[in-house]
Amino acid sequence: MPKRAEKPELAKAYDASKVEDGIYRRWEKSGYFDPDKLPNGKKRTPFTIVLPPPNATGVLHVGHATMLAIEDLMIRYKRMRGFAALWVPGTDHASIATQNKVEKLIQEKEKKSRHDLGRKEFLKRVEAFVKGSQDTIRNQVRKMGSSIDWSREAYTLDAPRSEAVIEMFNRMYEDGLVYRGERVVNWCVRCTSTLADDEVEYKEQNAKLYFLKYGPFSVATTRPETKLGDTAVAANPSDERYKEWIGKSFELDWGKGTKPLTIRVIGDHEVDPKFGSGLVGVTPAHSAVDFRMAEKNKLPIIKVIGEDGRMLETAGKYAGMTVLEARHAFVKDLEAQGLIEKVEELTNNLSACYRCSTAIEPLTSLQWFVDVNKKIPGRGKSLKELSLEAVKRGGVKIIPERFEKVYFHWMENLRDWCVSRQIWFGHRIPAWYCADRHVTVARKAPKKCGQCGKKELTQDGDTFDTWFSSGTWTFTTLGWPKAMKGGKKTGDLKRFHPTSVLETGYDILFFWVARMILMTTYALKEVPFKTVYLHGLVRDEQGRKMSKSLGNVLDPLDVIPKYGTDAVRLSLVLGTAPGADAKVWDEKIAGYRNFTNKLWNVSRFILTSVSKVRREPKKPPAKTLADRWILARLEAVTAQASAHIERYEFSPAGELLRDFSWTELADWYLEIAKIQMQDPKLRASTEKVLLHALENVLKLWHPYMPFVTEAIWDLLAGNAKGKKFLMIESWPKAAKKPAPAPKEFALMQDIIAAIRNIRSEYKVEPAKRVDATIVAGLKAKLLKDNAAVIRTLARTENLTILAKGEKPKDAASAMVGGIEIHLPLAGMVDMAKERARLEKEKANLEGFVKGLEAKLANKGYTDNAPKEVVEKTRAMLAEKKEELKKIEAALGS
RNA sequence: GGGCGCGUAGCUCAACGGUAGAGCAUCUGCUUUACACGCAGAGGGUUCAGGGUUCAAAUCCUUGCGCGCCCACCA
Repeated sequence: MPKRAEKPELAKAYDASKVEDGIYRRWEKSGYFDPDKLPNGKKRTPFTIVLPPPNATGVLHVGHATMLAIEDLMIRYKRMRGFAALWVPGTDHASIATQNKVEKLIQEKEKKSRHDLGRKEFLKRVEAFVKGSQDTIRNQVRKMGSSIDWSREAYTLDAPRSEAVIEMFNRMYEDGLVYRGERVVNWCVRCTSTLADDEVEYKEQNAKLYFLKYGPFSVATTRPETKLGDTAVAANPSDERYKEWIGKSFELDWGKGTKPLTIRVIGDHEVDPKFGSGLVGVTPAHSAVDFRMAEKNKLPIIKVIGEDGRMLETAGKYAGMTVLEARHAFVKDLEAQGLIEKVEELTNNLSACYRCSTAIEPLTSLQWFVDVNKKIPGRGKSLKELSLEAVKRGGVKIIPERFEKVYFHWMENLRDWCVSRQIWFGHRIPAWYCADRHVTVARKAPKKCGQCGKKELTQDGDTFDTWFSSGTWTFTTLGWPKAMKGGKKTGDLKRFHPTSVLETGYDILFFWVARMILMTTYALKEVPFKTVYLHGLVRDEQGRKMSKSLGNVLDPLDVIPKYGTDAVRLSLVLGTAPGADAKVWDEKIAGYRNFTNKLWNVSRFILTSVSKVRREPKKPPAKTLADRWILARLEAVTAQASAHIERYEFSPAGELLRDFSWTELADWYLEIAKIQMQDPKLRASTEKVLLHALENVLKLWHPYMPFVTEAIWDLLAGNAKGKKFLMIESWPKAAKKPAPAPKEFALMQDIIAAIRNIRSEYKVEPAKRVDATIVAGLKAKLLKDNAAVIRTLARTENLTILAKGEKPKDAASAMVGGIEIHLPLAGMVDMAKERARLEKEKANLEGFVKGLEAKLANKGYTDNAPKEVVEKTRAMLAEKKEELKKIEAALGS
C-alpha cells in the first residue's frame, strides 16, 4: 500500500473560490506572464495580442469577460505551443465617456457643473476617478485568470502615449494631412462638442413635415426654424416644374422681426423630385448635404443656431430661444401669416449623441480634420487607400470574413475625420495661436508664433478624439516613437510588432479597428495586426442587449464567486461563434460549473486510486481493447482540438474536449479501469493509461479553464522534480492523422447498452444480476476476452458467450450488428410484450432495409455516387438484413 | 434606400451534399466505494414555407414569410 502522505487530500466537490486567487498570485509571481522570462524566452517566436483597453469609466461587464476569456485562451495555447506569448494590458481614458461620467457624479453629489469647478480642478477630479477605475479593472482582469504581462501596462493618456499622439499629429501636419477648417459637424449640445460621423446614432421618431409658402414655391421641411438660415432652394435639374427657375434669385421674407433672405434657385441631383414639393430649402450652416451644395455653388452661409443650442442674432426675434422654442414660435407666426400650406406626419431618423443621447445639431464650426483622400508625400497614396490595401492585400485578415466587406464599404465611403473635440479630458491639440490667429503646430509649446514671431501664444483648448490616441495602441504600447532608432524599429517594437491577433467586439470595427489600421499603416508602413478576431455581443436569455435600465446585466464579479472563473469562461466561449451574438444566463454557467466539477472528480478518482501519483508523459502500451480505444481517442481528440484552435474555432474544440472528457474518459474508460485494476496483471498498465490520459486532458483544457487544471496539475506533478506550472508545459503532440479507434470497442458499447436497455424495459432491479447469452459468431473470442467488462457494466451473472447457439426460452432479445443477445428473465418476461417489442423493431428494420434496397436498385445512385458511399450502403444493407433475419428467427421460436 | 446574419427536438446550439446530433429541460429508475454539480435508460424533429438543381438537399440556387443587426439618411 502506498504511504498515506502520497495520497492527496481531495474535496468531494471542487471549490473554485478557495483556489483561484492563490493560483493567480503564484502565476503572477512566477514572472511567466512576461514572455522574456519564459524558459528560453528570448529565443521563442513572438505571439502578441494587445488588450483592447477598457474604458476607464468603471467596471467591466460580461462583454469584457468574453474578450478576456478568448484572448487568454489564445495566449495560453500559444505559450504552451512554445511561443513568446505577450499580452499587453492597459486602459483607455475614453475622453467623452469618462468626462460625462464624472460630470454626472459631481452633478449628483455636489450639484456643480464642470464649469463651476474650472478646467484644472475638473481634470484633477477626473484623474482621481480614473485611478479608481483602473484599480477595479486590474482586479477584474486578474479575477478572470488573464495571463497578461502587467510589467508592460499602458494607459492611453500617460506620458509615452501623449508623446506619441503629439508626434502623430505633427507628422500628419508636416505631410499636409491635417487642416483646420469650417465645416458642418455633428454637434452635441449637451457635451458642447463635435462628434465623428460614426459617433452619431439614429433613432426613428414621428415628425411633422411642414409645407411652407416659400416665396413663389412650396417647400417641405421638418425643421422650419432652420429656414431662417436658408440661402438657396434646390431642385433636381431634370424636374420640369422648376427647370427654368434654376440660376434665378428671389427675396424671401419670413415676416416681422426677421431679416429678409436672398434665395438662389440651384439644381442638384441629390434632390428627390418625389419627396415633398420636389424642392429643398438649402441651409448650408446646419446640414452637411446643404453645406456641400453651398460649396459647389458658392452660396453664402448663415449660421442661425449656436453651440449652446440656442438661436443666434441672425435668427432675428427668435434669437436666444432654444431650437424647439424657436420652432414653435416660428410655426405659430407663419400660421398667423398664412404661410403654412399643410402639415403631414412622417417618420424620420433623429440623430443623437452616442454618449448622452442628446439630439445632434449639425452646425458649422472651426475644427481640425485629417484628410483621408490626400496623397501622402513620398507614398503616393492616401490614408484611405493604405487602409483599404492593408485588408485587400491580405496583410490583415478579418474573422469572420464577411466583416471584410463591411470594412471595405465603410472605408471607401470615409470622409475627412474630424479629430478635435471640445472636451476637457484628453490629449490637448498641439496647436498654438497668436493674437493674429496664426497657427503654429509643434511638438513642444513654441516660444513665438511661427508666422509673425509674436510671443503671446495660447494653446488650442480642444482635445483629440479619443480614437486618435487609441488608434496608435498596438505600436505605442510597444514603445513607439522612442523605439524608432534611425528609422528602424528596436526592442519590443521590433520583436512584437505587427501584433498577431486583435480580438475585439464587432461593434467597434469602425471606431477602433479601422482607425488602428489607418494610423499604423501611416506611421509604421506596416499593419497593426495580422488577424482580427471579432466576437459577438453578449445578450441575455431572451436575446436582449444587456443594459442597466433593463436590469439584465450580468456582472462577471457576481457569478465568479458562485460558479468559479473557469465555468464563467467556458460559458462565454462554448456555444458561440465569431461575429455571432451569444446568450448567457445563470443555468448555462451552472452547467459548465458542473463540468469543472466533473473534471475535478475524474482527477480525484485517478489520483486516489493509482498506487503512486506521478506524471506519465509518454504514451503507455495498451494491454486491453479499452486501453487501445481510449489512447486512440485521446490522440484523435488532441489532433482535432489543436486543428480547431489553430483555425480560431474555439467552441468546436471545447465541445470535442468536453465530450471526450465526460462521455468517453469518465463514463466509459474510468468504469472499465475500475475493473481492470482488480486484475493484478492489468493494474500497472491501467494506471499508466489513466495518468497519461489525465496529464493530457489537463493540458488540453488549460487554455479554457486555467484554474482547475492548474490546481489538479499541482496534485499530479506537485512532488515531481523540476515541477513546473501547467501554464508553461508543452502542448500535447499528436499525429496529424491518428489511427482510428478500434471498432470492436463500439461493439462492446452497443452490447452493453442493449443489455441495459432490456433491463430497463423489463424493470429489472438495478442491483440484480441477470444471466445473459450472447451468440456472437466470429466475435465470440473478442467478447470472451472482454467478458469481465460486460459482466460488470451490464450487471450480468452467468454470461454465456457462444459462436453459435439457440435462443433460450422465455428470453428478451436484442440484435446488435450480427450479434444476438438473449436475457432469459425467468418469470419476468411477458412474452406478449416481448413479441410486440420485437415486432416493432422488425417493422423499423424492414422499412430501413427497403429504403436501402431501393437506393441500391437505383442505377443513378450506383453510377454516380462515390464508390465508398455505395460500398458503405451495401455493407449496411447486409448487416441490417442479417439483423432482420435474427429478429425473425427470435419471433418464430 | 443599400447590405449582412439567423430561422434544426420545449430552450441553447452542432451537423454545411450521402441513414438529423449534443447539453439543458422532461419522463423512468438508482446512496454502483470519483462525482446527485452524479449514473443508467427513455420520449421528443414534414430541419420556417413554396419552387428548382442533383442518383441524393437541413446542407447548393431561387422566391416568400418571420426575427435580429449594420450602413446611408430624405429635406
